[in-house]
Amino acid sequence: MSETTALTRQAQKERTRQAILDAALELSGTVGFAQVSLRQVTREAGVVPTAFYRHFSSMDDVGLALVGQSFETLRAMIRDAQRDPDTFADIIDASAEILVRVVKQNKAHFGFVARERTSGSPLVREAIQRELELFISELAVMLARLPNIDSWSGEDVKMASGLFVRNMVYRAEQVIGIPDGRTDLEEDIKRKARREMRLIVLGFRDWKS
Amino acid sequence: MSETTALTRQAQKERTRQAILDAALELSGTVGFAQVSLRQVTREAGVVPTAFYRHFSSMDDVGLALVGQSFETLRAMIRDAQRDPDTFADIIDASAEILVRVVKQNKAHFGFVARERTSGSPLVREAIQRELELFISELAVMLARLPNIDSWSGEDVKMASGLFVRNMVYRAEQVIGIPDGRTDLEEDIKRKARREMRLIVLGFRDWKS
DNA sequence: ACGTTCAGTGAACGTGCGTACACTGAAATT
DNA sequence: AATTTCAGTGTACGCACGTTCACTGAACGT
Repeated sequence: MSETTALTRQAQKERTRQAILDAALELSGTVGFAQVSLRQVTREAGVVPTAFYRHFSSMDDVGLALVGQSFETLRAMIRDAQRDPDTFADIIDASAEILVRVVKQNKAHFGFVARERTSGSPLVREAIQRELELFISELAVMLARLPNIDSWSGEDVKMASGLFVRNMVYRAEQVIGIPDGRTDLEEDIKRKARREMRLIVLGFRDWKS
Repeated sequence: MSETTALTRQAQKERTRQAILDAALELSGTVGFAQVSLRQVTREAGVVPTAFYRHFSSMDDVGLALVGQSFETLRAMIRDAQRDPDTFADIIDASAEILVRVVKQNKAHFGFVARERTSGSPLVREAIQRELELFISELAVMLARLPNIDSWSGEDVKMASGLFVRNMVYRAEQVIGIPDGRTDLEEDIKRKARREMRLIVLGFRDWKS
């Protein structure tokens, strides 16, 4: 537009699309996605309201795109965890560390999932529920490869995975609520997350006998 | 207005107030409280929009009243559980039964709490968070009186209470999503809720040693 | 070089919203 | 019986919304 005209048409379009997504994500942080209006989003993105339709057919469409982006972030987190050598040394300590770090870096995405999981547009809500179920299954597969766990039944592994993920979502909600720089509160959340994960693992040990 | 004029002014006012609350609760079930408008509520309640202000100063005000009503329902549930003789025979089985039964009977209130806990008006959200924390503490006090638990540390009891309540909220979300009459799905939820509660209790047994 | 494509524009529309204000009429008070 | 109170009415307002449509002009394909 004003500054760089050295952009191909396709790239410029993609840039605007992303600006709309970013605006929607940020605005939904303060007030919830469902009450963010199309006009607010385009205003924030720096385009005229009607330009919106060049990229999305409705706000629901935007919501679904944000679900996709958010779960990409989430999957990146477990990939991160799998690469980390500490994970194998002590999976619980490592998980708590990674959880807090990644959530802090991606407050918007995690907040979006936690918030819109239970409310807002039915379409967006269902998409999140589906993705979360899928994510739990994926994590279950990953857990099943761990020593000590490989002997559990499929249903048990899934149950453990579900407990971990729900705990993760809950702790993520808390991390998002923390003001920047309060590392003491972060440590407290890590501690509680570790305690709970340990408790669950401990329960499973006896569960099998 | 039309039918019974045999009502005192105060009683009639209370009746309208409750009609507004009922309307708001029902409408928020399909779409989320924050997107329910003042005009929709009064339409549903059978009064003119401006009459709203005779009872509430804003929709936030209505939301807070609904939080109050919802937690009254929740507290009635644990009072119910405490009276039930089965509770002492097997607290886990009894809890699962009571949870499903009470949630089924009060879908609207439980749904309201589960939904508005993370989204919607900041005021309403914070009120729910506060009430939930309080509820967890109350349950912790109740749990601490149980045999086998009375030796745990305060923090441990609180942690167990938190795990139970979060599990309860999650299972309540599921019960609400069940179509009426699908007792098979209900039984499945009860089974899973029992498994998880048992797992947590099991973990605690070793935790202490 | 030239015609086509299409991301972004700008004006206009109908609608539902929250809220103000002056009102009415029956219940409550005197 | 006369007066006051006040829950509910009806009109009217300005505003933000989603969506329509005809448009512009730079990047693109030829």
